[in-house]
Amino acid sequence: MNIIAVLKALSNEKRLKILQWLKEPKKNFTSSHCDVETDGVCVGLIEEKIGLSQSTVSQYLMLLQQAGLINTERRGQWTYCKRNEKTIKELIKSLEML
Amino acid sequence: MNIIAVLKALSNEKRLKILQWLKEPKKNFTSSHCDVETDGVCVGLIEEKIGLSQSTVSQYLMLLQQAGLINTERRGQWTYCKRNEKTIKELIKSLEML
DNA sequence: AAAGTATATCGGGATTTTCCGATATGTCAA
DNA sequence: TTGACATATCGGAAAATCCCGATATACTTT
Repeated sequence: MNIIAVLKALSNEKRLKILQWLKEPKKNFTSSHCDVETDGVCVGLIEEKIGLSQSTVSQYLMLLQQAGLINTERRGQWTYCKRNEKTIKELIKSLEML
Repeated sequence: MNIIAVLKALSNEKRLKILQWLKEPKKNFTSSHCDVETDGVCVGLIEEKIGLSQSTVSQYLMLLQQAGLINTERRGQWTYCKRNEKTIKELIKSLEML
C-alpha cells in the first residue's frame, strides 16, 4: 500500500462519496441486470448517481483501483466495482501508527 | 473536522513526514533553547530537517494547523508546534465508519 | 455486418497544489 | 534604536489535479 496514493485518492469529495456508496451497494444502487451486493456495482450506476461525466467517473475509478481502494472486474459489457476492505484496513492501521 | 481538508493535508509526503516527526519530538529534534517534548518543536528545527524553504515550511504548518492536525503557539520569537491527537483520532474513526 | 450499449482512453482548458525568493513583521539583545 | 534572528506573508512559476467532450474499444443484439 502506497499511503500517499491512498490519501490522495481519498482526498476528493466525489471519490470519497463513491467509496461510501460502495460500502452499502444495495442501499445505494439498483440494477436490473445484476445483484449489486454480490456482483459489484457497474460504472454506469455510479456515473448516474454522482453527476459527473462518464469519462471522469471512469478515470476516478481507475485511480481508486490503482490506489488499491477498489477492485474492478470486467464481465461481459459491464465493469463491476467493489470496495477493497484490505487497503482501507491497512490505511487505518498506518494512521494509528502515525 | 473537515475530512477532505484533513486528507488533503496528509496526502503530501513532506507534511506527513512532519506529523510523523512530531509524534516523537525528542527522538527527532534537538533544541538548545527549549524542551521539545513539553514545549513543542519550533519551525526552524522542522525547516532544517525537511530540506524545504522557510516560507514553504511556514505555509505547510499553517495548512496542517487549519486542518486541525497540529496546534501552534507563539512564545517569544519562536512558534512551537505540537500534534493534535484529537483530530487524528477523529480521522481514524471517520475512516472506520467509511 | 451493423447498430446499440458500456466503458476506456485521449487531449486539453481551468483550477489547485507545490515550492520558491523577496519582503514584511515581530522579538530579542546590545 | 539598531541589528540579528525567527517566522509570516506575498507574488508567482511549474507541476498536478479536476473534469470535460470527442473518440476508441469491446461486447451484445439484431
